Amino acid sequence: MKKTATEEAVVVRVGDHEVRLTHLDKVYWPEDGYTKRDLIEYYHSVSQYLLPHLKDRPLSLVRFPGGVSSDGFYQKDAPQGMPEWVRIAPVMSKEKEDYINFILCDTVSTLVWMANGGAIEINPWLSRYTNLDYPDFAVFDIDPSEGSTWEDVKIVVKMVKSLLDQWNLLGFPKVSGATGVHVYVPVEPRYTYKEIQAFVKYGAQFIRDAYPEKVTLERKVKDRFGKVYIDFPQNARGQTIGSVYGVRATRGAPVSMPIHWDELDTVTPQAWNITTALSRLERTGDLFLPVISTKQNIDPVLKAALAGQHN
DNA sequence: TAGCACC
DNA sequence: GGTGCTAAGTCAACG
DNA sequence: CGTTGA
Ligand SMILES: [Mn+2]
Ligand SMILES: [Mn+2]
Repeated sequence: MKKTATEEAVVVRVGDHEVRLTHLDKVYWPEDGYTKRDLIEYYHSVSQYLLPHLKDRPLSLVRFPGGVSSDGFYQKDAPQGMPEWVRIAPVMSKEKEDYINFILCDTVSTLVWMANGGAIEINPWLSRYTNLDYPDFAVFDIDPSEGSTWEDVKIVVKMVKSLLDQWNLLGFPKVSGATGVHVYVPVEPRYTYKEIQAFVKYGAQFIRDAYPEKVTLERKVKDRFGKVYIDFPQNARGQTIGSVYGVRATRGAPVSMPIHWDELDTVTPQAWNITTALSRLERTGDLFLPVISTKQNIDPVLKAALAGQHN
C-alpha cells in the first residue's frame, strides 16, 4: 500500500507546542544528500542563538518545499491554517488596502514549523514590529560582481572597518553564506530608513572614491562588472537581508556566520554549513550578541552626510 | 525577481 | 525605454 | 466555502 503523507507525518513536542513534521526524508540538497530532517535539526539546534535575532522582526521567508533544485517562492503573508500559536504582525500594505500578516518567529516551535514548511531562507526586517519605522541596525552589504573576487571583497570589507573606526562606530561582520559579507552597525532605533540608507550610502561613497577601480555603487548590474558592489539600497523599509545563522538554498547548504574581524583573511563566504555551524557556534558563542545590545549614535555622520552632499 | 506607474 | 517602487504561493481535491 | 495536501 502506498504511503500517504499522513502516515509519514510525525508529531513532536518542540518547546511549548506540538509540531507536525512531514516528509522528513525528502532530499532538499540533492548534491549533498541533505534532507528536510537535516534542515529542521539544524534550525532546532541553533535556535537559542538565532531566536534573539529574529525576535519581533517581520519575516520574509523563501520556501523550497521541493528542495533547492526546484523553484522557491517568497512568503510574507502568513498562510491560512497555520497553528494558532504562530504570532503574526499585521502591516498595512503599500499597494493594497489590506494588511500583510507577517510571521514573527519568537519561539523554537515556530522556527521548526517554518522549517517544516520548507522555509530554508529566513529574511528579517531591519526594524522590529514594536518600532517598525526605525531600524536598529544599518547594513553594509558587500557583494562581489561577476569579474571580482573574494580577495576584492576582503579589501572592501577592511575599508568598511577602517571607516567605522574613524567614525568611532562598532561594526560586526558575518559571511553571507553566498558570496559576500554583511557588516552590521547597530544604532539607536530612532533613525528612519531614509536616514539609515543615507548613512550607509555616505560611507559607501567614501569607499568607492578611495578605490573606484574595484568598488561600485551602480544599480545596474552590467555596470558593476569587475567590481565589488556596496548594496546600500538594501537599507529600506520592507527590504530584508538574510538572517544571521540563516541557511542558503544553494549547494552545500551554507549558513550566514558571524566572524571576528581578524578572521577575515582565513575564512571564505561559505565556510560553514548546516552540518558544521553548530560546533563553531558552541566554540565562539554568539558573536552577534552585541548587534542586539549596542545602540550607537550616528548623528555626527548623518550631519556630515547631509552637509557634504556627495553625489 | 517581476509587475506596474510614471516620466 | 528607463527608472523607482512594491510585493512576494498556487492549485486541485475534498467534504 | 474552509481545509488539506503536493
Ligand atoms: Mn549580500
Ligand atoms: Mn545585496
